[in-house]
Amino acid sequence: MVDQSPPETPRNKPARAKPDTKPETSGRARDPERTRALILDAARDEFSDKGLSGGRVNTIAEQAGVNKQLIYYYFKDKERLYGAVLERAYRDIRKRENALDLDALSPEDALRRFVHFNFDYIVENRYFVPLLNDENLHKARHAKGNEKIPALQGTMKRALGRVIRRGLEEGSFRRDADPVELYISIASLCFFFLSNRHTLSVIFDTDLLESDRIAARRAHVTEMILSYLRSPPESPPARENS
Amino acid sequence: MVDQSPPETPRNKPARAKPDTKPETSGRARDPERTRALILDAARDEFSDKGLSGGRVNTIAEQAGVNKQLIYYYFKDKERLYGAVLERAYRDIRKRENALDLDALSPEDALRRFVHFNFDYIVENRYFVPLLNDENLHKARHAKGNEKIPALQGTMKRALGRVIRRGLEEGSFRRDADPVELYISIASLCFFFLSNRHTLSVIFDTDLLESDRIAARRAHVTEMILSYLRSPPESPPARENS
Amino acid sequence: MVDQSPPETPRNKPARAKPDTKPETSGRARDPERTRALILDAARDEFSDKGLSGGRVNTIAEQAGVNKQLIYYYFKDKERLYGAVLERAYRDIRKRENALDLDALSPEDALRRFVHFNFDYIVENRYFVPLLNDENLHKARHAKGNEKIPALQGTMKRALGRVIRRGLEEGSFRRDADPVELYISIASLCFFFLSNRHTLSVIFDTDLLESDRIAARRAHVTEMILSYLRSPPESPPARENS
Amino acid sequence: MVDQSPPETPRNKPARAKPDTKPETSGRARDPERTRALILDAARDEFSDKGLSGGRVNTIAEQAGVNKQLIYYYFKDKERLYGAVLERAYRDIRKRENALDLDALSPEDALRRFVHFNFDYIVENRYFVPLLNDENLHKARHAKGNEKIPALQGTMKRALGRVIRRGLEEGSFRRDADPVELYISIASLCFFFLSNRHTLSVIFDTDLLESDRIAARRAHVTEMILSYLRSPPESPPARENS
DNA sequence: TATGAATGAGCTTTCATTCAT
DNA sequence: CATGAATGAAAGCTCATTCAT
Repeated sequence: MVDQSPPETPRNKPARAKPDTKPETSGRARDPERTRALILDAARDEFSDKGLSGGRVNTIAEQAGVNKQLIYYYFKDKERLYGAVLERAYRDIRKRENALDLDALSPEDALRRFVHFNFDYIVENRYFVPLLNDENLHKARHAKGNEKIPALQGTMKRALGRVIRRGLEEGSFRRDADPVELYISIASLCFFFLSNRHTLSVIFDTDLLESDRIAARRAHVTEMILSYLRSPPESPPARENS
Repeated sequence: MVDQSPPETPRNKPARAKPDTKPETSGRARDPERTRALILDAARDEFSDKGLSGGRVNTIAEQAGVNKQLIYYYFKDKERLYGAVLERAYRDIRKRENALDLDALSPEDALRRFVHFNFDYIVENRYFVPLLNDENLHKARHAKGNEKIPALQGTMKRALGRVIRRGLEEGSFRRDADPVELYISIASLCFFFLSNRHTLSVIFDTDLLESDRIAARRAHVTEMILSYLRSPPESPPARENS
Repeated sequence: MVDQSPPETPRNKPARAKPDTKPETSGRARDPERTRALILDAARDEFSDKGLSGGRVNTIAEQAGVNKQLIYYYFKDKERLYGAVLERAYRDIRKRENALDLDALSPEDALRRFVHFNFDYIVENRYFVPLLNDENLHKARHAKGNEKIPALQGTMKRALGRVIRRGLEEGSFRRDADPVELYISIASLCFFFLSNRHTLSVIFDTDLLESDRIAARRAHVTEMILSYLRSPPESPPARENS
Repeated sequence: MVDQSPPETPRNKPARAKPDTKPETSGRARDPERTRALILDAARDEFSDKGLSGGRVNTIAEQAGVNKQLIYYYFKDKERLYGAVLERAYRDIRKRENALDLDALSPEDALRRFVHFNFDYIVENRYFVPLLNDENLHKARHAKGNEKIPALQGTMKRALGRVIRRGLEEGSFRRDADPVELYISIASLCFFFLSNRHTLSVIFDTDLLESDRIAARRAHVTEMILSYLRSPPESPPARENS
């Protein structure tokens, strides 16, 4: 459906063959980079699934197939492991986002691509949204404590800013369009649906992950953003009382 | 700003004087209903703040000012306490929602009121969104295990359905408007902003809770929903490649 | 040999019958005071034997015959348990010391009794000296962090001070006698012998705990203190070069 | 103040330049003797500070600036490292002690020098006393398990013995003077003061390491030993009741 | 000789929950 | 209805030690 290739490692059991190193004398690992990645993969899945407090270091170790102590050797403690997972997640989505080349498209097409990218990314990388939600439960403590994460956001913000500006200059976007509000709305429309699908399914008694529904939602979200941008700014509205 | 009165009990330290019941020989509570409510209030705040696995029964007991064992007496275990909190939260929002009397308004005004209600409710009842997020982390296990929660949703769904239908009949809403998609989008736009404000603030380095910003967001969200509904349905769109 | 009765509880397996409470329905404890004391006894022995870092909470729980978690229930953590042990130890020795009634004796007899008391106390309460040594390894962190321990020392200091003053006034003690130096010397002579008996036994290849030796040491120590006090102050000594 | 030169290596960060051995291609050590000594120095400080169970192999490696595994390479395990530290400590003090040449002095001067030596040595080599205390906590297991340590003590014992004998023959020492008791008393008076200064400072609320106080203590200790030796033996003492 | 990676045992502490009154 | 005491399971983390190079 989309143009991005899968992120680092698939959600379950990394293949990551590391094809042609020495014959693996005994089945031992002895490949620090790989070990680190195995741990990060397992941790990402566990934290995404159970949250920081619900996630178990034990489970992560088992899932990663490494000795539990190695986790502490590499990441010092659970909290910092969580931070590392978060950092890598942000790094991955931003890296892909930065590859979108929005500047080559018309403002409207660029925005459509941007929305699609976000929608598809979180559908294909299920771990991402729960991770963010949980980080918010912790008031973004880990993101704030990490000096690299804020820096990762700049390129995306600037790229989106350029698209909006071009749309405004062209006159194809409503003149009160604001990049921050817009980004938040895009993220809301793309992320919430997935992260809250379980309670939504209680309300509507329907499976939101059925592929037709996903496609419908994708179209709806895109249309909502674009129809907003195409609409003229509100004339001073006949406010109802609330 | 809105027409709803404050929910059960304020977030911090319930006043809830219950002034003149029996003289209480020793200052002890001895008012089952009140004790139950104290526990529920404390539990709601704790779970909202820390999630189910991060929340501590101990803390809840302390916050509620009751003996820990009472919690088990009233609610059997932590899981069921969580379920009770959730049920009460749903009951409260739906009760207020049902009082909106959307049928008395024009479709557009009704929808505006509905959006405003959702936006304002979660801003004023901060515990609500984190609670839902956490419940989703647990795949809505408690909502699904509770027979009353699904039943609570009907009135809201029907009321919103009637509004949409009236808008369609009137021709003021686009003809592909779908109540389910629309509800999800409204919830997304209203809820996500608040629940993810901490990571968003890392991205945009700004305080999303400043009152001007909240007002701006409220207007933006409302306008996005309404401009969508006012727009003509997409003509088979000139799809860009993605 | 001495007039003091054994402290709180004997070193091994407390009898502490608590004779006539109800028939002990099931063998359960349900006697918080007793439980607390059992833990303190076990902790005192363990810490005395292994030090703070060598001592195991597990072992303490087993020795005390209580659930491990109870230790945390009563004392919050290992460090504070150690502090409580220390406080009780000081409280006990000072209480007995204060019962010596030194004011009723001649200065020399009073001092002899004081020396004997210290010597006998630490011989009979073996846990005491190792506990102090270990506390010193930790730079008296726990004693300094405890507001009651310093206050416990006053009576002893004043009592010893009065004895010395009387001896000086009478002229039976040398005129440069200083209570602080004297106390330190008494403690040194009484405590060191016991606490360092193992390395001393490597040096002298002899068992210092044999009862004749103990008696000899007791006499030697007493005589050293008293002969010092009886001697005239040093005339400006013909210093040798060091 | 005293005649002994500083021991092996100063307590903090060994300088020990070993200036001009081979050019060291990469700055690496590659000097087994030196590496061993670095480890021993670090271990001595660590064990002295934290005891055997409180001391961390990791810390020792870091402090010594060597890889942790090297410690195992050189010393096999923590226990044996501790033993090596102990042996070197004993070897050092005895070596210096043996250089005192007590036989050249009058008995009283010899004894004064012996006391001063002990006092000064432990003041200047702070690690010594805590090390001994901790070894005693372990019932001198390591000293007993080491065949060299007992042998190291002979010369000192004989030298002290000769001094006492000469004093007795001369009639300048009391006739019941016993070398073992005397040595223990000297060690007590010199060592205890330093090792227990932290709890003593809680009792007396004073800094025992202030240089005036140290000097005063040194004089007091010396005088106590000498006044004892000068005094006539106790006539069968009018025992008070204890 | 030297090193970074890896391990297993065990430690302190936390936590939901139950007992006994 | 209410409470303090007690418990078992398990969590995060530490530590001495060994592997593999």
